[in-house]
Amino acid sequence: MKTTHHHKNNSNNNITVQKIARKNKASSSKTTIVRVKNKHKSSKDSKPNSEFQENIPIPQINTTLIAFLNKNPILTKDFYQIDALDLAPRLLGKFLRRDDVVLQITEVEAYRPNDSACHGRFGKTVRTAPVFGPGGHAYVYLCYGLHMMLNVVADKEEVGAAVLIRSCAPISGLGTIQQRRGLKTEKPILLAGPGKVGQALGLSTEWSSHALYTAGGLELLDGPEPENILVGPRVGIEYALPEHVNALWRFAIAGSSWISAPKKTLRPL
DNA sequence: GAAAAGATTAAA
DNA sequence: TTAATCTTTTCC
Repeated sequence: MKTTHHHKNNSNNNITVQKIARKNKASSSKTTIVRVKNKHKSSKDSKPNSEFQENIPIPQINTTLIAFLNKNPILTKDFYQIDALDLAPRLLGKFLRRDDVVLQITEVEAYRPNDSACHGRFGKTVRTAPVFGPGGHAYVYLCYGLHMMLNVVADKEEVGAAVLIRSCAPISGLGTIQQRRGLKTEKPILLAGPGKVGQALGLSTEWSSHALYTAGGLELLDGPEPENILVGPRVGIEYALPEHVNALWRFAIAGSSWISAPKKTLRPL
């Protein structure tokens, strides 16, 4: 999204910090590593989607992210009072926090009024009432009888719009995340997928309508804007009208490994 | 009141 | 590729 300029003598402009947490194996010293990749691809970089070149251990979490979190910049209600299609990409890079768990949003989908794939398409019901409320609240629903899907309600009162959180990257609370997921891994299988995000945050439908702009419980905090964004059609809505099936309303952070399947339908914005 | 389908996941 | 699992919505 943002154009990056080259600044010589500043090595920070040549790297992109991708990932933070490392499993602390119950050892006393908390070790975090940051995976760094070179933005300037050399001719030796054969693979288009080449993974990270090296793992560099550092004593602290990414300073950029720490700065955001230390400011406690909880997003205000007015941030959400816009079209879900505008809100969706703006949620990329933001942080979800509950208890000691902090997740960075890496993949989202927009659902809107007059959208044959939106849960609001049948009008306001007990389940979907939060979708028609003012932006900034959570909409959590049970999918396939198993999975808790977290949405961020968008737009103004009476507008049925929301943004599905499809994937996140773990920022802190890895132990809690792994415990809730029942998986001891830090690979994308941990958090790439909407049901996994809901599980990692310990959500249930009781969280539906929860205000994300108030302190406590589940919060949404400001975060760094991604440099590049991928777009594609939304997942799992084959029942919808063709114009909605084909709409490019899925967004993800380019270069992130925390993206759910299918990835091949995503392309640069 | 019954039946079908769903913004999915993990295991085979 | 398929079972798991249950609420919501639709149809009779």
